Amino acid sequence: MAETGTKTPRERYRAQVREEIKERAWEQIAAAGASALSLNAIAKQMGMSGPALYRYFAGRDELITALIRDAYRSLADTVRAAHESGADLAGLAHALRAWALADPHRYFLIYGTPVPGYHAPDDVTLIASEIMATLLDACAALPSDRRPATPFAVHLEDHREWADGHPVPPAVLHRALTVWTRIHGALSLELAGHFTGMGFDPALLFTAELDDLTGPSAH
Amino acid sequence: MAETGTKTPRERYRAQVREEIKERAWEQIAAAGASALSLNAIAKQMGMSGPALYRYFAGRDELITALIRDAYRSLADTVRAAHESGADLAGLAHALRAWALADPHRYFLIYGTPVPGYHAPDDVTLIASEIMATLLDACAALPSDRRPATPFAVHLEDHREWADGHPVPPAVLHRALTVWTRIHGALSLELAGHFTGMGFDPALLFTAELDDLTGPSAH
DNA sequence: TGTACATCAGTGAACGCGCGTTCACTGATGTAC
DNA sequence: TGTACATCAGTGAACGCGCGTTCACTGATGTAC
Repeated sequence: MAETGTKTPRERYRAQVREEIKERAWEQIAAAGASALSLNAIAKQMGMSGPALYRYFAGRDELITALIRDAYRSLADTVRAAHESGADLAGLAHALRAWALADPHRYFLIYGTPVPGYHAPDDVTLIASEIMATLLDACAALPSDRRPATPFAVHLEDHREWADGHPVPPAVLHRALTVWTRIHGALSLELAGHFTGMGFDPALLFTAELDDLTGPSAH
Repeated sequence: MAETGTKTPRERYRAQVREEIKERAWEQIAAAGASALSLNAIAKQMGMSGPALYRYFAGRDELITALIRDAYRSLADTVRAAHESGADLAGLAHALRAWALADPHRYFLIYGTPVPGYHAPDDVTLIASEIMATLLDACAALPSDRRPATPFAVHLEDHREWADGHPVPPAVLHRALTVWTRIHGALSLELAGHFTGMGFDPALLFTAELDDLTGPSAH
């Protein structure tokens, strides 16, 4: 629940309807994919006429952007909450996986096939870097890596703009990127169904990937 | 080039037009995404009327399935060619990456957001397992891993249906799955643009992921 | 080589559909005095 | 508390559009004798 502030009844109502529109939108996405999202269909499902939605969203694009923003916000909050409750890097990863499994469409709206020509507004990319920041914190808290510096870590010494404000050694940067790509590799294949019929348990593969990075953990 | 066999001129013409339809389809997908694929638009671009395409494809769905099949076929051929020309596991991975970078839309049609309700026909999933088989071969050819068996490798001893006909030790199965997920993790984030603006070179991250698995290589 | 017939690529009209979006409007809710 | 006015949620008609798909057809290409 976000802070409601001091709202007039009308403002409260508006916010409520906006939320319901987004809920219906998610239902549609779950049923037929994001590309099938239709304002008219949402309106019909809510018992309203199509044009009524234009009171709440400037158009289809703004609705989709709002959904993407919400998805990012939800993921950032999830990861942050795990971090603040004392979870380690593996804990964050498992929280992320749980979040994705709970609603794969939300995951794919962020990390799935990009829409040609779509560019996320600044506030959305800001949330994305907030997630990365939490990840960096968790990596920095890990016992430090004793292996020799990788060539990629050396490369990162000079290419660390994305970690501005995080004075961590390059090995930590490397680890953060690595955990990031491994999480998405295992997760996106699992969620897209590329493991179905193969027989093994995707959760164990996921855990194995993390163990390889951080040493076996309690998960 | 696939074998043409003995074709009448009419058969040759048909095959040719089918190919052109698929080419235009890829162009459309590149321009506006797979969901925007329209038979009418393709026909118009080819200077034909819409219904004419029904001589070549039963409908939109069959066209998309043909595109997916072609994409899988192309990837399987690429990976197999690399393998047969003596490339090691890292070589396969780099071949796969090059294939994906050459045409990201083709990559995402296979590994991107799944279409709700769509189920690939058997011959397509067969090509997918062909790719996995090549990967297993390459993993088996690697110097064997001296580290203790992972819990996941133990799990794979009893869950190896997907590797039927490949009598390799569980550690190799584990390695094959690992390289598979790591490739897709680094690649899908790169192709979807999640690294843009971060400053580092995605190629080096990709290589680093492979080195971690196979030991530094010549790439 | 020529004729009769079969095959089949492509056309154009038509079907019903749902889309995003605009516009002028009605009627309910809230505000100011 | 009551009245006059402003705000604004939602309607219904209309716009132009493109979609997938069907159908009966024309006319060119290929085949059999």
